[in-house]
Amino acid sequence: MKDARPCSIADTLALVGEKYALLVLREVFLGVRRFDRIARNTGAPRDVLTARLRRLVDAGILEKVAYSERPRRFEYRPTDAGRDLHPVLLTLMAWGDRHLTDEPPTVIEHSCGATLRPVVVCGCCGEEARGDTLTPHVRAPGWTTAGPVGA
Amino acid sequence: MKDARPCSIADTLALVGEKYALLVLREVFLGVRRFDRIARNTGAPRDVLTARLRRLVDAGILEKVAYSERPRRFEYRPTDAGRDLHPVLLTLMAWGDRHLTDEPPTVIEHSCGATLRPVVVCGCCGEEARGDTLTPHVRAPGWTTAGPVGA
DNA sequence: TGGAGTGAGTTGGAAAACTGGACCTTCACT
DNA sequence: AGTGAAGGTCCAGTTTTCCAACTCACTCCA
Repeated sequence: MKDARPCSIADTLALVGEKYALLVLREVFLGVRRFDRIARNTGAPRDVLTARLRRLVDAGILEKVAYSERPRRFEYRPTDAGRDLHPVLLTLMAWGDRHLTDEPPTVIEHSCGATLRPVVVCGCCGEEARGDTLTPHVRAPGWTTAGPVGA
Repeated sequence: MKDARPCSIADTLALVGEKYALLVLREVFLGVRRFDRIARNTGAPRDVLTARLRRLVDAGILEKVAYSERPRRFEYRPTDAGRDLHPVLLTLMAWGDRHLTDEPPTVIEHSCGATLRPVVVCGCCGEEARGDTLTPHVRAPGWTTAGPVGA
């Protein structure tokens, strides 16, 4: 991946794009924070889960907190940075609910009383951010929207 | 993954969670739609790219369109379902921009004139969908928020 | 004291996915 | 005839992932 376009999407996926990583976060957001439960609910092999948890902790997305000293037991909680990933899960879930199933396995209730239908809007004007209202500007040196300069 | 929680996030990731899949979509949204350019800009090995494109086409996320008959050449365009994945990329980018870098490699201008700051809101009331305003309800038979029943 | 159970991993080997490069085909240009 | 581009395919080698089994430390119960 060395010659690829510099990009925050790629950088983010380098942390949470590995298999099971986002499912681990889903469980944590659902309140499931212990190793065994996360392993069962995601289906992740235990060694993979160990690696993912370590990576997410190193990245500052989760924190490992002892909830018992004797025996020593830990739980994994989202940090502020981890909580900021919630929108990613909401948009992924919304896409699957719309395009992959008729019966959403999980629905989310918003505090307004309605079932959540997540919409991405412009933080400035509040209008929905649809593709045809967006214009990307590539700032990375040596790159344009189309690709590397002089290629 | 057979015993895992049924979940639209997992189902969506089964389609777009493999390495490079979302980067391919990023390029397509940037207007880069030909095999060679996508390969260069994402850094994906060509045979991996072949596999990802086929999968995305099969899933109805991209469509393969001939733009030249002689020689036969193709480009990949997002379908309506593909365009619905744009919010996923926007939220991933927003997280990386906030937590991983000071200088976003790409900024997006919204039609309102401002630089886009993507926010996920409730489609009903328009309020920001923060974790503490959300209550999940698991509908999948045999499952609760905490895990499978009787486990 | 003895045995079962739980939580959080580690270990080892087979299977799958990824990597980088070479190769192929069809056409256009010179 | 030679070169180059587009769009792939093929292959050998490496890295990841998968899965079951195993460990270790401790708790609970009789």
